[in-house]
Amino acid sequence: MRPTVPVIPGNTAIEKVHPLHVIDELATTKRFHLGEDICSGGYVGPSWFRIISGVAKRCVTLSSGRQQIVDLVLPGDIFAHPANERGALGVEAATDVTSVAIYPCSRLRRVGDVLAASLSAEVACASARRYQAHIHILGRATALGKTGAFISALAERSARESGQPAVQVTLPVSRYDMADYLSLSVETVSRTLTELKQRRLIAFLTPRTINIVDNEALATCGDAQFGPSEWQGHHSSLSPVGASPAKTARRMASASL
Amino acid sequence: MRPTVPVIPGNTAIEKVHPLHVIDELATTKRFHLGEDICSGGYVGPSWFRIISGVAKRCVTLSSGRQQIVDLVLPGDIFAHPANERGALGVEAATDVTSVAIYPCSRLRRVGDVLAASLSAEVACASARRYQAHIHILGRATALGKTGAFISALAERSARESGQPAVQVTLPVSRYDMADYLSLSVETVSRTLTELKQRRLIAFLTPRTINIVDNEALATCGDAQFGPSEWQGHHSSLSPVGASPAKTARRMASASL
DNA sequence: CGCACTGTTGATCAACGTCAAAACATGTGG
DNA sequence: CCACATGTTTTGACGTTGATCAACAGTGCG
Repeated sequence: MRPTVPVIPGNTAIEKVHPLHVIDELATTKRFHLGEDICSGGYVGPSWFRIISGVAKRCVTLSSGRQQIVDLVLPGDIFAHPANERGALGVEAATDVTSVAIYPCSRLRRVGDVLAASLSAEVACASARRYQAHIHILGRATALGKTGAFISALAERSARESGQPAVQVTLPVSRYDMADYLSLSVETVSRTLTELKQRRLIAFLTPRTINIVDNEALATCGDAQFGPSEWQGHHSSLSPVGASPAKTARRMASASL
Repeated sequence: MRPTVPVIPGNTAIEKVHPLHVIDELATTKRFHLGEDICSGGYVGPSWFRIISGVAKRCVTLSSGRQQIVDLVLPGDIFAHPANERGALGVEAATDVTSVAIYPCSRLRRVGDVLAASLSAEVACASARRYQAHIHILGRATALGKTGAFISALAERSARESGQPAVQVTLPVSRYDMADYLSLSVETVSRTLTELKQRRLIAFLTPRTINIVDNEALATCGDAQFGPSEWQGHHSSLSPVGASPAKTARRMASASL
């Protein structure tokens, strides 16, 4: 069992303490290659997983054969997975080297009920936050909106980790996986990215590395930004007459579930 | 403060014990009308909410003015909401009489740390399950698929509550709200429902009440169900040659986060 | 009755999926 | 070095889906 990576000040990223650091002694670390199944190692009970490096995708395969990515798990993210439960999501590595810390829940009793329960809440809460962000992205009407919101969310995440506004962002997965995450076709993803480039909202350094040029526009593009001259809410618009048309209505919820 | 509704055997629905029943003494009950804001009563701290009857929608308003429903909260469902936090979702009643049990988190200390923590986990977990189901629906490619999956999820929920397969299902919200939940236009929702009717997957009793005719087809329609004669996974298809094309790949994950 | 809201249907057009092909990168073996 | 294979990303042409604009039917209410 490998000792935990110590927190080295000035270390590049992700080495802030994660929510599970108090039970790191219970964890084992494993490395996976692209496409490998992460959760099918013969674990006896449910476990928690934390991505150390690389990316994991949690997906279902529809009857059409199309893969739908329900959850994209980036370094620092944690998720829970049952052992052999029917209907569980498939989890596989989306990058060639994906290393994962595995916390078997069976060992969890050792740390006491209070800690175990609050860690459970922590894990569930983190998943809920990711899901909510995903819904926010999937709910956008246009491909431009989805892609822009996706990149903007990546930038926001990066900013939250580093503590300063992110300009350079690395797209963590291939266009194919972006398509499966955004529920678009690969071609549309590619076209939309070049469209965003031509609109000067982003700039490409490499196909996987971009600079955020206009984050504000990125988060709201593709949603008919002009001319809400007088839009009629059907009902339930108990807006006190002069309510501003929600100019600052973006930014996703964080602590509510 | 109204005493909790006792569990009457044979009562129509929703009266199975809910996860928060152990702290029902801490709760107060409120009633709301269609369009009313549920979470803006001057609560001092964060609270948990449980829908007793009616429907609540938790939404953001995009810059276009379009409302996006992030979470649809049905009777028995619980969710957490911060008091005055920036970026929290708006929560409003989607039916004319929506009664809600409100559990202020400030009173939560009384019941002990262990219980408080495990209830937190419970609340977060319930939210995560709803979100995951929503992503599963939003991720479908076509309007038919989204709508079918939505109705199928309603039926599955109803079946889980009553313990027997559901045939009659009540659409809990208007077409407008369905549209905002599914990220479609109202017209498309309406057209898609009549399409499902003509395909004999559902039958209408009233515009809001339907019979499920073919639940199997309902859950998978709109996803190019035929002719996956030989679909090429781009990579990461380390499928052991004869892997079946996921004929039984639907049904959503339950206990994993 | 008019009025407001819900639900449906039709016509039109843009957006996106599909099919196809090509450019680019990378690795392998001769 | 080239030839070849594989995978990623991009671009083009075309057909379908769904959003938009518009109109209308049904319902409940003052």
